[in-house]
Amino acid sequence: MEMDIDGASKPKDEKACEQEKEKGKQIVALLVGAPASGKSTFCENVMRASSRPWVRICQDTINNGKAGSKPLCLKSAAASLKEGKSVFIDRCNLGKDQRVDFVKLGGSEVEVHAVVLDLPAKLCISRIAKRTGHEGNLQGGKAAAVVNRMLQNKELPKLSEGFSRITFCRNETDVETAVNTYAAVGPLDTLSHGCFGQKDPSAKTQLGILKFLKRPHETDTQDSVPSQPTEGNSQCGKTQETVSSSSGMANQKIKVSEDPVPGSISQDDSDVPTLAFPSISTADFQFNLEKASDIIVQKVEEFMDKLGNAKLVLVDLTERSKILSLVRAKAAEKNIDSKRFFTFVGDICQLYTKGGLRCNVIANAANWRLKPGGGGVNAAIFNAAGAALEAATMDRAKSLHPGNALVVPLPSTSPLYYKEGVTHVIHVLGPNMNPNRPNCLDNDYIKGCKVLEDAYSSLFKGFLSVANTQVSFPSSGSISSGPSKLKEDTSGTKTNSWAPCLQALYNIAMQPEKHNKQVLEASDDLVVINDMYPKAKRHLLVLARIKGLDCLADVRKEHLHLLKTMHEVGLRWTNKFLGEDASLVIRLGYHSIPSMRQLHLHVISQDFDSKCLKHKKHWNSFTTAFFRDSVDVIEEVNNHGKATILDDNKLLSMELRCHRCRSAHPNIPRLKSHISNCQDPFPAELQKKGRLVPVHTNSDIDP
DNA sequence: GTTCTAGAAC
DNA sequence: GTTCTAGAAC
Repeated sequence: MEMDIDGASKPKDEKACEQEKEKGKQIVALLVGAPASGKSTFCENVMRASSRPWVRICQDTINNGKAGSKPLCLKSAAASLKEGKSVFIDRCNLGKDQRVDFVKLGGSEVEVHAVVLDLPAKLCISRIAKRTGHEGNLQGGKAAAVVNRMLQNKELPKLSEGFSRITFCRNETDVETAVNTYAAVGPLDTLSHGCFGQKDPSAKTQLGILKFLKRPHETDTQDSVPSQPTEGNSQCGKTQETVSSSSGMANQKIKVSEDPVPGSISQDDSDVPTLAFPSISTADFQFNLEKASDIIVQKVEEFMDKLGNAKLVLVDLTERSKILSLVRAKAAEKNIDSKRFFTFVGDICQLYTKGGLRCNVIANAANWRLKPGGGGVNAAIFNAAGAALEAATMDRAKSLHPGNALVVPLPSTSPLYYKEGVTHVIHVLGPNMNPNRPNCLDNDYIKGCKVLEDAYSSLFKGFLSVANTQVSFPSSGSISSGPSKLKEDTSGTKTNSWAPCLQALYNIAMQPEKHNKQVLEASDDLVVINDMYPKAKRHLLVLARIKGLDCLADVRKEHLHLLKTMHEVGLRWTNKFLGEDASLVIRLGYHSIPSMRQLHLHVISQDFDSKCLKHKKHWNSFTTAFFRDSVDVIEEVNNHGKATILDDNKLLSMELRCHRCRSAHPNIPRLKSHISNCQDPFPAELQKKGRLVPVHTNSDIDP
């Protein structure tokens, strides 16, 4: 019976008719409203009357009639889109963060709408009371609390989130109108874009954005116009097209459709390290634009393969920026990956709030004194960041030489940090060609180009060191003349950086005789103890006894023998455990970034049956690549003199997946209930090289 | 590393 | 209302 639906959606897929394709975009419509605001009824009424294939994805029932999770809804929505259907997302969606992932389902073939059921709270509450029936008053009272609370924190959707159409309903008449509007949208129709039914005081903002979408020419004062797609952020496809085709940059005709395919939900890339930088030296320092653009593109290209998934964004204030168009053209010529390097029009101090572009690092075209003022980007950044930046900068350096960069971590008290998400500012000083400014190079472009190249090198190096903060950069050395201390030195002692309570292991390793109760075994090289908060039935720690060997990052080739000894001792205990309980499976390894001082090997059974395992971080620290298997560590140290350390933040906040069958679970309790039953074999990767003990037989691995 | 707790999510 | 998470404090 699904054949019928497939048949109905076929014409849309035919590339033959461009026009039809344009018109027949699929729709993802997010309902936005409190419980009992009428979201489900809305969907049902539309679906009853519509000739378009709609699917209602309802979080309350998606899980076989029971409540499900947001990821489940996303998955289901993506699947329905793939089948050519349009979807209603029937969940509260009251916060921007609740909506953002759904907005990402949009693309060249799919537009995303919001339908806001902003009905009086009273009405919702009385409906809930009726719905639950019994003890109207009590239920109503509880419902009131819930609904009020939810509504208190609501954030009405904005076009800037990426919606192409938003319909606001403030009463039941509005709802009826909206139902009729949506019901009338046939498979090949499209609804006009913009905000509808908005009568709020905030209407101005909405209209402002709408205007901006329609006529970019007249809105040059707008803070941000994306000049390139920034996939995954709030700029929807339509915005890109409109802007590019009507602003004299039609040749850009951006590939908006880059990944519209809803088949796989693209990972949230809001935490991809991104550096926004202004063009250095081309404003007040009057550096030649042609030459400067060559250097920018050349340096970007040079750093491209070191970037990983990190991104570089050249920012300027206006759409008419000469340097932006020069760089864009040259970057395109060189086929530089436009996902990882692009240009952006906007205020570098408001990239997130005004432009929807998340940049954790921004560069400042600084002056040599590293002081605020002077106008331009420098003044703007110091101004936006507040006194915190000036203080943090002065802590690190008092001045900067041309060609150098200085990385300054931004205190979290800085508005730039908490509003814009900027964690680091990198001051850069470029060459000066302006006779009215200090150190003028007097048109010496041989020297000038060299200095500008150095400036960008320093900048990008600084950014890389931030992007890889967790990975050791043993010789990150001097990226600047300033004493930028990004990393603690890995060799020395860093007693200060470990809070007293995180030194427990160190204390035991140094003086095991003082901790008789805890110590299971001790030798000159190591101490074995039970983990104080075991995360599984069996969980012990083998501590190294070398002072200053705090963590995996400190391990070098000279520790190879020790690592092997620790492993052997771990295996001996493993065998003891296996003798006591043959059903156990044990894994030995290190945390990439441990919380507690003193190198320690975890010997942990894979049941993870423990009430101490409470947090996502716990789970992921033992089941993702954050956990470095002892066998691998030994091999890496043997071959390369050090162990691979994987950046923690991402890994530790990954979704919760069963370590056996890899299924995903919405929260710890559900995960735990799953793993208590899951009998799937461990992933083949884990069964190699003796990462798991006992080693499984082939019959366990093969299907 | 844990505990505590505010607030997000439903 | 409860459940759960995540950040701050320790």
